[in-house]
Amino acid sequence: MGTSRHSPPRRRGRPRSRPSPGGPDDPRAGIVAAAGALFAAHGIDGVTMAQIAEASGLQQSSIYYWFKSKSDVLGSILDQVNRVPLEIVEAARRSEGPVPRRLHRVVVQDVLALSGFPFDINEIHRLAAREPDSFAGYWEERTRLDEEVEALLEEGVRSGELRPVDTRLAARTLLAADEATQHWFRTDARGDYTAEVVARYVADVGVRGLMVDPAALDVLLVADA
Amino acid sequence: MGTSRHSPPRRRGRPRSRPSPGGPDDPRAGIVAAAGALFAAHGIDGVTMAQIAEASGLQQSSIYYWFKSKSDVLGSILDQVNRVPLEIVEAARRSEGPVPRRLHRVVVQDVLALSGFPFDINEIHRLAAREPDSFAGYWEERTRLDEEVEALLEEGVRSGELRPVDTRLAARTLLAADEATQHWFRTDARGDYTAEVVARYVADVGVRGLMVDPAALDVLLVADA
DNA sequence: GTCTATATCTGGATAGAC
DNA sequence: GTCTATCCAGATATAGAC
Repeated sequence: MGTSRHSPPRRRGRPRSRPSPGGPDDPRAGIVAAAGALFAAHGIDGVTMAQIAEASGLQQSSIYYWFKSKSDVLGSILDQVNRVPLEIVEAARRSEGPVPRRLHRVVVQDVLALSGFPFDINEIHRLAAREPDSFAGYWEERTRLDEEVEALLEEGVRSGELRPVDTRLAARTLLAADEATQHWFRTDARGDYTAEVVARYVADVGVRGLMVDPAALDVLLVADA
Repeated sequence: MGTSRHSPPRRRGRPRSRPSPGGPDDPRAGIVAAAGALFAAHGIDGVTMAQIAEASGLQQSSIYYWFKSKSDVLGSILDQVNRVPLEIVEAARRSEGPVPRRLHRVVVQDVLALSGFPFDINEIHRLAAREPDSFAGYWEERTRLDEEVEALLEEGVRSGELRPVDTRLAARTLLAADEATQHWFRTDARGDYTAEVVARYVADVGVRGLMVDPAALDVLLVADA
């Protein structure tokens, strides 16, 4: 459509008052990155569109050229939130080996993934609970995550490796523990422990608590150390 | 000071437009109760002073006669948040018997207490993190809670009942699990499980994961069933 | 003590120039 | 495409009458 007849391509629109902070990026990506970092530091509604704009090298209203609302900015960050843990669990379900070892790996990786997100997943839950309509898709994926973990637990119970617990309750509690861990790790412990140490500890205790023969865990994990 | 020369005592100030919802209460207590219920349902900054006033049978601005700000209302709710769990742990520290049993009781009671609060404790943490100065006292008490649990764990490690874990990490993770549990229980499971079932499950798994001989837990708990 | 009325402030979102 | 200017809504908090 006649937009690139010349080279170098003519830049459209009024020039920015400040240059973009990380060189000539895609503005959408820059905004998302800036918003993610700010949400992480101050919580989602502790951050204003003006602050996001400031951090992206734009004026407040210019954000609205790329995103139609603040929720829309959040939405494009949100996509990864369930997808990453889902991939972790699905990989564990497809793989072979003793259930406790696979479960241990799920917990470790989940805690690490959540801790690496630029925001606290509890913030997402708060917001999603407040606007259930905008986040319907989010909750569906989240339910699938619960179910996948539950299925893995059922496998372990059937094989006799795990105690005969209520698998639905166990799945929710396990995921809740992961989320709680990333929360306190994020807020007040970065200096004292590494994410790896914390993740491994949570996995150890959580999986042991479910095993018929907890002492066997150490043997199962020798390869992972 | 000459305020009660007559009987019945003359009511001061302009009459309310609506009667107070629960009979002639102390307005301060009524406001706190109403605010607690609303915070529980919609989150702390999902609630406006106008809503609190409405639920207390007052006009929005009348709240300011009793409290100097919204944070002040919250503050008077907050007092119990750490105190209740602290009393639970301290009672367990003073009591006799095997550490796993005492620890189990702490977890059960803590989950039940948190679930019974009229608001999600994570909301408090968010707010307290945002205004560290106003909540300095809150964080101090919270640290003491961590330390008390840690001391109980140390006792168990020394006696050989618990595995030689990092007690500080274990204390934080255990409390985090309690908080995570009340969170999901509050948000999406009230119909499926009772608080007692959930609390007991979390205690079972959490304590087992720490014990040297997890199979012994059932025997230790026969009296509590 | 509680009311009505209003000041003030903040933040999301839109209009139109460049 | 990005800017400046502005609107608008919602919320905290205050002033002064009753």
